[in-house]
Amino acid sequence: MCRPASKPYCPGEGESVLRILLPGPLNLEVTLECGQAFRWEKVQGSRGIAYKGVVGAYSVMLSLCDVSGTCGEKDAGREFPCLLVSFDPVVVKGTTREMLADAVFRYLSLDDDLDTIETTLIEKDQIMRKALEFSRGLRLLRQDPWECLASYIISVHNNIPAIRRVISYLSKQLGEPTGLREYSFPAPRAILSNPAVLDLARCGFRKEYLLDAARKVDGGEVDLSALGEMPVEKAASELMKIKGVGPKVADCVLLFAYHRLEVFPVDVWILRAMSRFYFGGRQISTKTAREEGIRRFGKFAGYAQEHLYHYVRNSFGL
DNA sequence: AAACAGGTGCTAA
DNA sequence: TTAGCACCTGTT
Repeated sequence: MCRPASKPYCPGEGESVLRILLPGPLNLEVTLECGQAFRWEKVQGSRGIAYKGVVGAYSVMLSLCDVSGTCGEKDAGREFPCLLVSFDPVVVKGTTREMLADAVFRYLSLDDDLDTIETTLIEKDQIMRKALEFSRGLRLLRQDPWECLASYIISVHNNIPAIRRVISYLSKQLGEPTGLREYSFPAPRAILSNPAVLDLARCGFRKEYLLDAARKVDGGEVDLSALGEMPVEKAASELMKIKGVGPKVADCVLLFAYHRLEVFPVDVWILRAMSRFYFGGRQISTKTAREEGIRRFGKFAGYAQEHLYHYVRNSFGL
């Protein structure tokens, strides 16, 4: 049997399924439905509930093997269950199973040491401890930067069903097939050459924002491949060269695509939560909320933010 | 019917 | 630097 550290996947589950031995906790449902990514769809798979979505150039269906199943493995008295990844062999042809497993492993940030992160946050304060109880095993993803950027531009002053609809439509119209009847999010150039599709997608006033983003990314004025190497503030100001990208969208991209765990995106929910929990209900600015989040939660502020977000959305009527 | 939804750009102090 | 307002579109 393979072990998490040395060999992250196990072949032999069949032609179009691979298994990834989980090196730590993973709450698939919270991770994929907490709102950091917009495209995952809950489906009824052959083995029960699964999530269908796109990782890189390929569609996959993700599910956890059941606790009583035989595919988990004990190591040092601790059980590590498996993640099942099924894919379309026709589309994946030419890619090795190792490469696909690595892509999923990286996308889900299975290398993050959740025990350390969650323990650190729980010790911060009682609010965070309560919040953590609702979303243990949540992992911040490493999404594709362009798709993430475009998605959060679309999210501006919008609601989640509408956001999902727009992204889904654009992908279907302009993206590449990725198997399982899904399509990749369209590249900047695909959008630039079919701007009318943005109207059909009903993205409203965000159309000009998306076009500006596509132009600046395609033209190299904003170099997405260079952002990972920059200090966060510098990377954020690069992103904010784009019309429609302010502090909140920039922080979301840095957190959900570049895995900059020290940022603390503030939307209306986080603003309410910070005001209520840490400022006695007093009115505060988003700037104040952001600074306080970073001050309190330090290098794991991003994880704190996501747990807090999930907490206020799912257990309060704020 | 009117307000609101994962903010941002613009303008005015 | 900060406050106030409009904004496509869809839903309640």
